[in-house]
Amino acid sequence: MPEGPSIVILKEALAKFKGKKIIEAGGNTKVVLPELEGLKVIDFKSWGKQFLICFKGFAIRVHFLLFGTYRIDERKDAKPRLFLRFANGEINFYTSSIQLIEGDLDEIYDWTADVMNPLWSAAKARKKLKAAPDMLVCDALMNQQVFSGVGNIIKNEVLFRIKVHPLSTIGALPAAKLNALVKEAVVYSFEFLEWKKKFELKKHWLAYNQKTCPRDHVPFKRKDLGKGRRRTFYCESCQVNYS
DNA sequence: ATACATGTTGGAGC
DNA sequence: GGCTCCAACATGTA
Repeated sequence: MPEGPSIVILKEALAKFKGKKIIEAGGNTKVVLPELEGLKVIDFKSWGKQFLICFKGFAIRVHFLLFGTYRIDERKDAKPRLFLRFANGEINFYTSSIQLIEGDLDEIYDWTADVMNPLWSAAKARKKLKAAPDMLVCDALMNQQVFSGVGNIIKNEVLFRIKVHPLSTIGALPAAKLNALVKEAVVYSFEFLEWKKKFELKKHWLAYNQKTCPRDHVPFKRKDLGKGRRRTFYCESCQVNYS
């Protein structure tokens, strides 16, 4: 469920509840929320992997982390972490992180950092990267302040696509590679979105979870790299280490 | 069956 | 204070 494009799919799927009044709400979240019954959902927004249910004066943030799921007009056996029922249907969130966000979302969220947002700014992303020359490229792509919405699959596929080794440092990247990094993070995210909608995402993976490099036909390296020690697949033959 | 995974947070320890 | 490491969370899939 988690990477940015999946949250965009959720947002689109819930459009029918926009402007609708909640007739019942609940769930086993320990987060204390305002009384929701009778309130209208003003909008659904997303910032990277975060899903935002917007009300007048506050929002509920849903983050699916690793195991989160949801059902629309259906229920699983498990107790929902949060559910909202409307006259025209219901949404159930399971095993997700819930937070109450108070205040102006435009002040809290930098929309230009979200790779899926129309306000995304490649120039700002490049600027943030240039300010951190020692950062590893594998960490840079996972950095939600720079590439909000990019996750481990997109990271692996982008690095393979632009032929850059995950342990390259940002400062050592040639300008063309830095530009390609920023550009492909967005391009791949939108391709991910289309493939995911067609339930054919996995068949397009060239590096993630793969055994052999489709370019050079040598075995992929598979190591836990970067600050988060996240699973990384890469080809030491075709992905150049700039450092 | 066992291991592993599209993620983040917060605390311990240095 | 900052950095890194690690546990915790909790469930479907291979």
